Amino acid sequence: MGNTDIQEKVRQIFTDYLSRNGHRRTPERFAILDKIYSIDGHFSVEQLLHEMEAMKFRVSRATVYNTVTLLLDAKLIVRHSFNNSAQYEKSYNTQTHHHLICTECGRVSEFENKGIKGIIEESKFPRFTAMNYSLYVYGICSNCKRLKTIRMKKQNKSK
Amino acid sequence: MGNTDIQEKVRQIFTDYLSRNGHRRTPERFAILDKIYSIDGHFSVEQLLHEMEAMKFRVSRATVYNTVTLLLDAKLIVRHSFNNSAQYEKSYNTQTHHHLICTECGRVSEFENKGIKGIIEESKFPRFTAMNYSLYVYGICSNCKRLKTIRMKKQNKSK
DNA sequence: GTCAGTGCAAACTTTTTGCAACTAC
DNA sequence: GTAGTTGCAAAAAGTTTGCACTGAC
Repeated sequence: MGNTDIQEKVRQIFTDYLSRNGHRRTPERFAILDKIYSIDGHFSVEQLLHEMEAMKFRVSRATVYNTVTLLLDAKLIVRHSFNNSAQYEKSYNTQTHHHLICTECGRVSEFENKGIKGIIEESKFPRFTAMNYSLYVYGICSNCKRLKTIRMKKQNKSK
Repeated sequence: MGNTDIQEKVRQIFTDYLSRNGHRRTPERFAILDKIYSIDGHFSVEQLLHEMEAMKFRVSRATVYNTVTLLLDAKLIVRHSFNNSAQYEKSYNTQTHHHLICTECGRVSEFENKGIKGIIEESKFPRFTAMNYSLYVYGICSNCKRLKTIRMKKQNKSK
């Protein structure tokens, strides 16, 4: 599916969602949806606000929070909690992926693993209906590891 | 291992950690460690503060945050990000478990699944050294599901 | 015309920081 | 004695809320 097709499709889904739930189709809401679907990877509300400002579309913080809540409910985005702040991500037509989080630099990267995906999605839980899931693997990225090794060598020399 | 044994052991590990890193062994730090290891399940910094207060041990918010950071570094606790606030959990001598989070009531419960655990722990990642991981499964718990069904039936009747 | 939605600012929550007083070493 | 820690309070960061105005229906 091309990017324009996806944008059309998610607008459609959002329109349906809004009317089904008695919400209005405001320009702010669709501008925010479009912007989100142009972003690859994660973003925070603050980042989204800056992006909107950069494209000369003025929206208030409150409207962004409001819209993000609606989009979550419409299942058009997913929410993550990384470093003390909520991060969001588009979710229509995207691959289920998992996250590698470096505990040194805080950077988040994504990976796919069919085996992990399969076993989690097939799992059943007692008294609980699963909808979706997040897997975060914490560790240290190769770059931080390198820097850390250099730091430790220096420390040993100075002794 | 008995609870007293575990308390002894983690105090030991923390002592080692502190001296190895040139930190002082203050009564506040050990009181906080003891309290944490007496709590089953998750807790927030605010809860921890209340618990400390309840046992008549006065500590400042800053000291709790400071100590929690040290304990994370010493690998004696793990951190989770659930509902807009960091949640912590003791990690020494505890089973690796995963989390079911109800998106209606926000309640968090735990489950174990050897299959999931095995496949994640055996996975290798490019340019990344994994240390630990968190798996959060979002969905709806049986109680909220029941309530939701009742609510929907009422809504249909009133139409 | 009406009421949901928006913008703005204030309030609230969670976490971090600066600094004087304290204490483990 | 001295530097790392603590307590307190202020600041910062992220999110929610109240209210007057606006615009989608």
